[in-house]
Amino acid sequence: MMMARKKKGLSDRHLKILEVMQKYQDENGYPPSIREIGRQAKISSTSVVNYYLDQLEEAEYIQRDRKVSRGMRLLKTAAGDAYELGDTSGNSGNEAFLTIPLAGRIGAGIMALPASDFNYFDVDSGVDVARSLLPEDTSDIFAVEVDGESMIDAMINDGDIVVMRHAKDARNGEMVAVRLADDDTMTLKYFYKEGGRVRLQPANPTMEPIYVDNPKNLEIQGKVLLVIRQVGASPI
Amino acid sequence: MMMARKKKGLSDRHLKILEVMQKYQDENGYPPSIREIGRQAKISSTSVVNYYLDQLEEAEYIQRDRKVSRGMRLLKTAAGDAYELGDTSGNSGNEAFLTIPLAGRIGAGIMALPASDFNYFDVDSGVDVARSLLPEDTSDIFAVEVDGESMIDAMINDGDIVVMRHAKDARNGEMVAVRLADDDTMTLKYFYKEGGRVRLQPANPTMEPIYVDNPKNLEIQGKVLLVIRQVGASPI
DNA sequence: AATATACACGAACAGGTGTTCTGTGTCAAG
DNA sequence: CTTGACACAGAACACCTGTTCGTGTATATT
Repeated sequence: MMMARKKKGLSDRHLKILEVMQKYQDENGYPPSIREIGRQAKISSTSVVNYYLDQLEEAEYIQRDRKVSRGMRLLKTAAGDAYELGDTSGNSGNEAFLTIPLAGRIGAGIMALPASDFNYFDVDSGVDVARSLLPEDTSDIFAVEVDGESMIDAMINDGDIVVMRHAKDARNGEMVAVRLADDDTMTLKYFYKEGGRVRLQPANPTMEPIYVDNPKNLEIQGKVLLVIRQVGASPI
Repeated sequence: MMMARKKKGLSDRHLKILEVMQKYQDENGYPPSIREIGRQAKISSTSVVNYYLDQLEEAEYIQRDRKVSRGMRLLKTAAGDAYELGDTSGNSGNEAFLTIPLAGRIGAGIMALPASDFNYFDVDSGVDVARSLLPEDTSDIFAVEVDGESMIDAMINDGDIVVMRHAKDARNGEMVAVRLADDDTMTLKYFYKEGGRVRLQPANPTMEPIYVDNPKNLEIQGKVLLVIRQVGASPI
């Protein structure tokens, strides 16, 4: 029984209600009624749900509009709570967009990709991306900002935001972030396993591929899912 | 009694209801009831509101859960809504993301940018983009899909989605979609006015700029705001 | 033991809410 | 003119929903 409660108070039922509210809101686009909360949180009486909702409002986790059906809204996104409840991956994909944690910057030599289990709470910034642009499975996703022009052969420029998923291997045709142990460089390339060797194909068709014969030299860090470039400032 | 009905339906009352729904949702965190819509949209009867909600659901602008109070949600926030309703700028607490109309494809020679006043409701597909990635002013925004590899010098590849704003001129440093009347080509370049001539600088720093001396030869179609690339399929 | 407090249950109530039915008026096609 | 589709209003109804009250059960406090 881990007891790492962040805030004082907040029993299991409080957390469960917050979770139900968030999940219901995500799935339906509107908040649940008291009875629906009770049903999903396995609380038989509406007054008990009301009892906890009052406490959650007192603690400023939610806000209520009395006398209005479904008149409640979450004040804190409580993503942390959801994660604490073990809902890291399959969060039921109906929310319109995801806030993807911006985990750092990557450049040519430097390799600052976060560990697969890095703490989502530590990131202070995130990128909002519509779910319609992402795969169904949104687990293990993070984003990095590109620093410098070392990714030009991947058609990726300074300042671009790359959304990727943690992975240790890849299928042919996927774009991966790989580290070449030899020269300790980090690049983004299309991955092709061809017999005993691996071909790393730049996205820019005018550039030549790299061939890697020794598997030990190749270290896959993740798969690229999306590239976002905000234009506006001048580069030169 | 002016009866200026739009070509594809969506009367003033449809738009008004959509506006009320969006505004109410933004302000309260939950959808309005039928009677609240009626009050704000100046419709006295609940059945009339219901009448229009059914039509809006039929047209897939909203989704309804019958028998559930406030059981409705907006499916599109539509940049077009805000635009057509004349609320181009200050709609502070709008939805978190916009559905930007995907207006067509652009390639090397072909130029299929839509007119500035094309009907946003007619487009059947759109791109969902978080407002946090866009400028505050979301008027005159549309998106095109890039066809072919003619934009490689702009670090933009086949299949990329380019979000842009209609414009006839540009400031230095902005990336613009320009048509060169001479050879009737369409390219994306950074714009710099240098004395009497214009320098068109490719985003790819390894490539050389183009200089245009005759202003008549240069036709600005729009400013680029955002580039989105969904990775996953193999290009080669 | 008696009391207080927090938590929980179920029932009843008043008002909110979606639905439906009837009716009215307009307008264009027959 | 008649008809029918459409837009709209109002009222009635059944169900949903939040609130409240009475009651019960632990646990800790006195």
